[in-house]
Order: sequence, then C-alpha cells, then structure tokens
Amino acid sequence: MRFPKLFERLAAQVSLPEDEWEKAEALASEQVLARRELFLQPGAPSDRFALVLQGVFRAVRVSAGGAESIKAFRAEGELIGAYAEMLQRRPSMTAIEALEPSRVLVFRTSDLEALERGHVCWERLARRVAEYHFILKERREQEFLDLTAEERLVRFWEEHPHLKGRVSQRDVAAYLGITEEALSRIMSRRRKQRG
Amino acid sequence: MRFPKLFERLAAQVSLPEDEWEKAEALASEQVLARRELFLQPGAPSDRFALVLQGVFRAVRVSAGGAESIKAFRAEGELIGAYAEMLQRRPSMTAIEALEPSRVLVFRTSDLEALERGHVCWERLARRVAEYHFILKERREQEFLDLTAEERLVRFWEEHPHLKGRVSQRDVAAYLGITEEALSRIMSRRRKQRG
DNA sequence: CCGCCGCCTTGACCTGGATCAACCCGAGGG
DNA sequence: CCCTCGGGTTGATCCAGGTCAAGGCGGCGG
Repeated sequence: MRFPKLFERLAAQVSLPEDEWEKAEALASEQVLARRELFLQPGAPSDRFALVLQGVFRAVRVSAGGAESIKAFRAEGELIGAYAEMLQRRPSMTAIEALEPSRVLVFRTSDLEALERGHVCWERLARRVAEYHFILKERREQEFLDLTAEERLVRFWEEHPHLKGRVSQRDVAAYLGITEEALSRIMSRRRKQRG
Repeated sequence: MRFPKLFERLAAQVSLPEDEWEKAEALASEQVLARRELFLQPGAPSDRFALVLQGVFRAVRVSAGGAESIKAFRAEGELIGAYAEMLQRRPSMTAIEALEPSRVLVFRTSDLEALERGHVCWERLARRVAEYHFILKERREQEFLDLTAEERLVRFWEEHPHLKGRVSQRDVAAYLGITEEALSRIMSRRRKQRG
C-alpha cells in the first residue's frame, strides 16, 4: 500500500476493504505539476480527477466574456476535477491550475466506474463525496444571499486558514465575487478600524 | 403499487426493483397542506422529507437577523426537506412552506436508512439525488458570481417556467438575492425597453 | 545596475441596488 | 358597502462596489 494515511482517512468515512483500496492505488498514477500548470484545461474531456497530495489549486470558471471567477481553491487532501461536468459527461468548463509546485494522485473516471461494478463501497464513497460537496456549495450559496463582501471575506479566512499566504489577493477577490480593488479597500478599511 | 408513474421515473434513473419500491411506498404517508402551512419549521429535527405530488413550496433560510432568503422553490415531482441539515444530522435551519394547497408523499429518514441496509439500489438513488442537487447548487453559485440581478431574473424564468403565476414577486426577489423594490424596477425597465 | 512584470494600492467618478416612505389596487370579510 | 390587508409600484436618497487610471514596490532576468 502506497498511501496508508489516505486509506485511513477514507476508511473512516465508509467501510472500505483494504484490497479494494489496493486495486484503486494500482489504477492511480502520480503527477507532478509546476506552478501555473493546468491539471485540466477548459474544453478537455472531464474524464479524470485527482487527490491533492501536495500544493494548492484553483478551479476557474471560464465564461464567454473571458471573465474569470473562481469556484474553489483546493489543497492537500482535497479532490480536484470538473465534478459537475463529469457527472453530466460534458467537456470541462473549468480550468484547474496549480498555484504552487504540486503533486497529485490521478484517477480515471472510467477506472472508478469499473471499481464500482466490483464492490459497493465505491458507490457509498461516491455518495459521500457528492453529499459533502453539496453541503459546501449550499454554504456558499447562503453566503452570497445573506452576507456582504466584507462578511464573506471574514468567513473565507475562518474556513480556509491553511490558504494564508498561498493564494493571491486577486484570486481571493475572484472567489468572493468582487474586484481586486474592492478587496484592497475592504482590507485597508479594516486595518484602520481595528489595527 | 400506489404511484406507478413515480416508480417509472425513479426506475429510469437507477435500476430499482419493483418490490423495493413497494416497500418504500408502504413506509410513506401522504400529507395534505394548506396554503401557508409549513412542512418543516426551523429548529425542528430534519428527520423527514417528502416528494411533492401537487403544489408549490418555498424553502426559506431563516437567518439570525430575521431576514428571509429563499433557497429554492419546489413543485410537482421534486423533493422537499432540509437536505444539508439532514446529512449533518442537525436540526433544520430552513422553513418549508406551501405556497398553494398541496399534497406530498412523506418519508422518514430512518425508514430510508433501513431500506438502504436491505438493498443497494437505495444507496445508488441517494447518490444520484446528491449529485443532482450538487449540480443545481453549483449552477446557482455561478449565477451569483457571474451575472447581474437582471440576468439572474431572465435565467430564473427560463429555468422555472412552471412557476409562472404561482410564486409572488416578493419571493422571486428573495430568491434572486435582491429586494422586492429592486425587482419591481428591473421589471418596469424591461417593460419600457422591449414591450 | 536597470527595466520589466506581477501584484497591490489609491483616487475620482459612476451605477445598481438598498432603504425609507408614500401610495395603489384588488380580494375578502365584517 | 366600506375597511383592511397583502402584494406591487414609485420616488428620493444613500452607499457598496465597479470602472478607469495612475502609481508603488519587491523580485528577477538581462
């Protein structure tokens, strides 16, 4: 077993037989990415996803006008991939870019599907993953509905302290749904008021 | 079988044995709700959910300040329930209110869990449900990030034509994340411009 | 050492939507 | 028949954040 820590984390979520995990490991491959390198480019088929072993990524939604908005940051232990597009078997609308030199463990969707046919544990795990990401999205929806940009900023750092110093202010702004200028002003206002 | 049409719809999604569906039907009970009546009140345990047989509901997030924002409208064939809270086994933060005289088919979460232990099809179905709702939330997230209130309004009616005439303008505004005055102005502006 | 680049800041101005307040209109109940 | 009430409109004013434009500054390659 190459990734015992990972196995433990998953096994805590759903009962996952060791030999099933070994099969999955055999199908996965490690990939190293440089800063700025894309794990997934928009337009590409969304037939692979990965677990971040080391580094930070941003998932950027590329809209028609070329405006970039950031769907999520993902760091160690989290999944990267164009999840929604994968579920709908569509090409990716999302660019997934390494913000640091990174290492990931890549799985092909089709391999996962094969594993699912062999043992129910994968179905269960997929369910958990879907439910977990649903909760994340719902939380963000609520933040957009009920909070100001400044409140969203505070929440962001509460919920993602591990991203301190690893993501640019520009990108935080794009995540919050405001411009970088607006974010800069919010921060300087807060500096004056509190210290 | 009391709900053959429903069975067909589900069976198209995942392979669902007829006798499993009969078991589920036996555990479910119909409930009739008057206009304004709550299917779920905030603070109540989120141990039941339901399928809308007839009518329209709104899911209202009750925030500390008493401000109401609307998470979703749900009509015939859709599920109502405090899904995120259910998954986290927390009391509901959501009020679910009938906007019309309605009929729903109620399931208890614990009954579903029992069914899941008996046959994998329920696990699969739960997965589909989670994935589907994830996609919905992600779409909404994107709308908040990339679209103006007016664009969100247009999308709203494109995506929910069946709600025409059944939801108040006030509630549409609360769904879009703006005030009823702002929505009224957007609409009158559009009326002048196009006709 | 210089110049450029990526990232952040600051200023001036504009605008979408919030807020507060008055008012309209149609339906239902006394 | 009038009163009230829920839902919608309209006006005046305010403010958060967008837009455009001009620097600042640290790091790195030439």
